Amino acid sequence: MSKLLLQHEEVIYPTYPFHYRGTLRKPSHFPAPVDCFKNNSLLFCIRMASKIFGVKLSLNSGKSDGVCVSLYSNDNIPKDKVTDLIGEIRYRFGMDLKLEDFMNIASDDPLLAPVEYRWRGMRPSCAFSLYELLCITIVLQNAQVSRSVKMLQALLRQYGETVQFDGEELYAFWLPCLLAEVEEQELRDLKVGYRAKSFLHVSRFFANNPSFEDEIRTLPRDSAAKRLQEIYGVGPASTGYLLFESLKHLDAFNHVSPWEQKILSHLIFQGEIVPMERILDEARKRWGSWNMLAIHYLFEDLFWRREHVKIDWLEALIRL
DNA sequence: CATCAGGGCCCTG
DNA sequence: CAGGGCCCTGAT
Repeated sequence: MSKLLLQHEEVIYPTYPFHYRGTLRKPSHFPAPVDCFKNNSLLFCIRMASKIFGVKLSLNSGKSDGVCVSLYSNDNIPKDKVTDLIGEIRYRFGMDLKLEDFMNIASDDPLLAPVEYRWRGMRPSCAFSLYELLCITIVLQNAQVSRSVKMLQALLRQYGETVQFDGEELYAFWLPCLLAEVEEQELRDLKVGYRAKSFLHVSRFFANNPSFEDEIRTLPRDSAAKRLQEIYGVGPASTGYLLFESLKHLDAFNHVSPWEQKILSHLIFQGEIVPMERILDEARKRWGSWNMLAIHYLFEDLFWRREHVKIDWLEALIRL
């Protein structure tokens, strides 16, 4: 366990409009001790060149709507590293996306308009690296939320590193090269089941291709999807999450899992269970190249409401 | 107690 | 390209 100290603080400005809370906190995501949202601030770790940095994002207390970034480390952070970290944060939280056209098409849609209005400026965001999010999608596979949470906790306890900063204790993810070397049975002992093989493949791949994330960020959607699916253990469902949340492809709505199918059937078609293809067609027709962003707005709005009022039909559809 | 599907993916035929 | 097998859990 290492304690990190505040080394740098500055205010940064996303493109306008920016929905602070909608971007930093996603009610539809499952809880894990790798990030923490409290007092309107988000804490998480970024690993760069095998060093761990603590990051705190908070609402700028001044009048402008900037985001205050606090960087924590165990020693002084050189200027160029600060620049890299700020750039990485801007990327992970979609701070340079331009959403005017989405606002325009949403205003003509009776279902989306009120939702877009409530969350105007919300971005797809992911506090984690591509590899880290990929590990999360692997624990999501073929498991209910409670089991996914247990698998990730077990992995973090075994391979993660605990750090302390700003009065909180969090895990930083393990590096790919660490997991790449372990025995399959050691992973299976953590009750991840057949996913052990996927973790090994994915970890070896990232350990051997350290610049993979930088490269894939520059690729168009379909090439990126193809590269991702070439990795063992990565299929259409995981690819969908990665394309949108990590790589910010706002038109990445190409796959609907069974539980999403039920929820979207209810939202868009008033309840009858509608085949996946029809949901995809409808989304393309209504929202065009903004389809995944539109779906994201609908989901986050729904899960946000769920935290405040009981939504009977939703409770019946999802299991925790 | 047994059985089964679950917030997929791989592999086989 | 359809469908069985894979791991573990909680629900029934």
